[in-house]
Amino acid sequence: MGRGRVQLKRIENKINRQVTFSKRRAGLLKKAHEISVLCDAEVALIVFSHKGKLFEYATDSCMEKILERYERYAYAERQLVANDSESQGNWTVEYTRLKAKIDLLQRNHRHYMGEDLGSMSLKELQSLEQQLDTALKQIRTRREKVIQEQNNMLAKKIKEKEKVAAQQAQWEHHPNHGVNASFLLPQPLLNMGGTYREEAPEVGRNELDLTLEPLYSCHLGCF
Amino acid sequence: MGRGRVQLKRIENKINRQVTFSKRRAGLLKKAHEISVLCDAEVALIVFSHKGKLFEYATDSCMEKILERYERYAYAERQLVANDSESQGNWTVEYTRLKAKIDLLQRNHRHYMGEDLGSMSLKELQSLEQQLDTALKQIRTRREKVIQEQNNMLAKKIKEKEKVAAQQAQWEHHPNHGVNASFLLPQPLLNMGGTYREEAPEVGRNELDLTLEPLYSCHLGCF
DNA sequence: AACTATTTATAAGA
DNA sequence: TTCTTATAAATAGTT
Repeated sequence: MGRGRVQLKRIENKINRQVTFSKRRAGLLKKAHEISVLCDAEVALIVFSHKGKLFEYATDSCMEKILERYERYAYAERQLVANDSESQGNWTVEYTRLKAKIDLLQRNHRHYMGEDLGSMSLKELQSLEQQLDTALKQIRTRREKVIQEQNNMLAKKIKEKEKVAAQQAQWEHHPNHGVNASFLLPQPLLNMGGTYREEAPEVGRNELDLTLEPLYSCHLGCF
Repeated sequence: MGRGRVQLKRIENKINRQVTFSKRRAGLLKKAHEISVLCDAEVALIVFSHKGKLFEYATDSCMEKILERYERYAYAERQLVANDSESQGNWTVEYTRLKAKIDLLQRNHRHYMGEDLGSMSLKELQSLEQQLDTALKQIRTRREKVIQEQNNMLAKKIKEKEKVAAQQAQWEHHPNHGVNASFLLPQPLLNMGGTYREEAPEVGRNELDLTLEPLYSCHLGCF
C-alpha cells in the first residue's frame, strides 16, 4: 500500500522501521477497533515496539476482561508452578487448594459453555446435555415469569394513569382535556414467544466479570 | 475499501456481519503479522467473534509470554505499591481475591444449572438462554461425533473377527466349527438419535466434587 | 468462493 | 515529525 511493493522481512533501516511502525501501528489499532464495532467482536491488541514501548487496544477499554476470557479459553490445562516467593509452606498449600478449585470451576464452566468437549466421554456428554436441557427449561420458565411480571406491572401503571385521567376529566368538567388513554389499553406489552434473538441481537454473551486487581499476578499465573 | 463507504457502526444484517468479520479478521491478523516482522515488534492479538469463537495471533506463537509482559507492564505501579506492604497482610488480600473469584464462579455455575435465577434481569436471562442453547448444540454435535467414532471402531473390530473366523473355517476344513459371525454383521451398533434419555436414566447430574480440606477455614469462612 | 469497483492504507518523497 | 501523493492492498457489494 504505497509506492513500492513491500517484502515481508525486517526493515533494516532504523529510521524507516520506526516510521513504518508508527504508521502501521495506527492502522492496526484502527482496524482492530473497526472490526470490533462493525462485527460486534471482542478484540484485544497488544503491541510492544522494538524499543519496548507498549501500545494497546481493547474493546470497551477492558483489556483485563478479555485476557481473562482468553486464559479461560486457551489455557485450560496450564499448571500452576509454585513461585519462588512462595516459601511459606502452609500458605502455599492453601493457595494451591484455592487455585485447584478455581481451575476446576473454570474447566466445568467451559463445559457448560459447550467448549473443551474433547476430553469428555459419551456418558459425561449425555449427562451434561441432560443437565443443560433441564437448566434451559428452568431459565425459559423464569424468563416468561419475569416478562409476565413486568407486563402485569405495566398494565397496573396504565390503569392507574387511566384512573387519574378519568378523575381529572371529571374534576375539570372538560371531557376533552383529560389524557387520551386509548393507546394504553391493556394488551400484550412484551412478547412472550421465543423470538427474542432476532429482536434483541445486541444482547451479548453471558459473561463473568472476574476483574480483580491482579496484585500478585506473578504468583497466580492463571487468571 | 470497497464499493461503498462504510459507517463505523454495528452491521445489523447477520450474514453481512459474519462475512465482513471473516474478511476483516483475516486482514487484521495479516497486518498484525506484518508489523511484527517488518518492524521487529511483539504483537498479541485476540479476537472473539460475536458467537464466542476465538481467533488469535501472537509473535513467535508465544501468546503467554506477551501477555505476561503486558501484565508486568500494565500493572507495574500496583505491584510496586503492593510490594511495600508486609507479606502477611498481602496474603490476606490475596486470599480475599481468590475467595471472591470462587464465589463468582460458583454463583455463575448455579445460573448455568438453572438455579438461583431470581436475581437475574430479563436481559441477563435472555443472554444466558442463548448461551446455553449454543452450548447444547455444540454438546449434541460432539456427542454424535463420539458415537460415530465408537461405531466405526466397533465395526472395524467385527470385520477383523470375521476375517479370523473365515480363516479358521478354511484351515480346519470344518465349515460348522468356525465362529458363526452372522450376528456380527456390520449394522448400526449404537443409536444416533436423541432417545438416550430413556435408555440411560441412571446417569446422574454433572456435578463438581469440590470437597477440599478446609485447612484454614478460619481465614476463609466461605467453603 | 471469486470478482471488481472503490476506498483505504501506506511507502516514499518533500 | 507531518503532509502529500502515487500506488499497493483491503474490502463492500455483487455474482
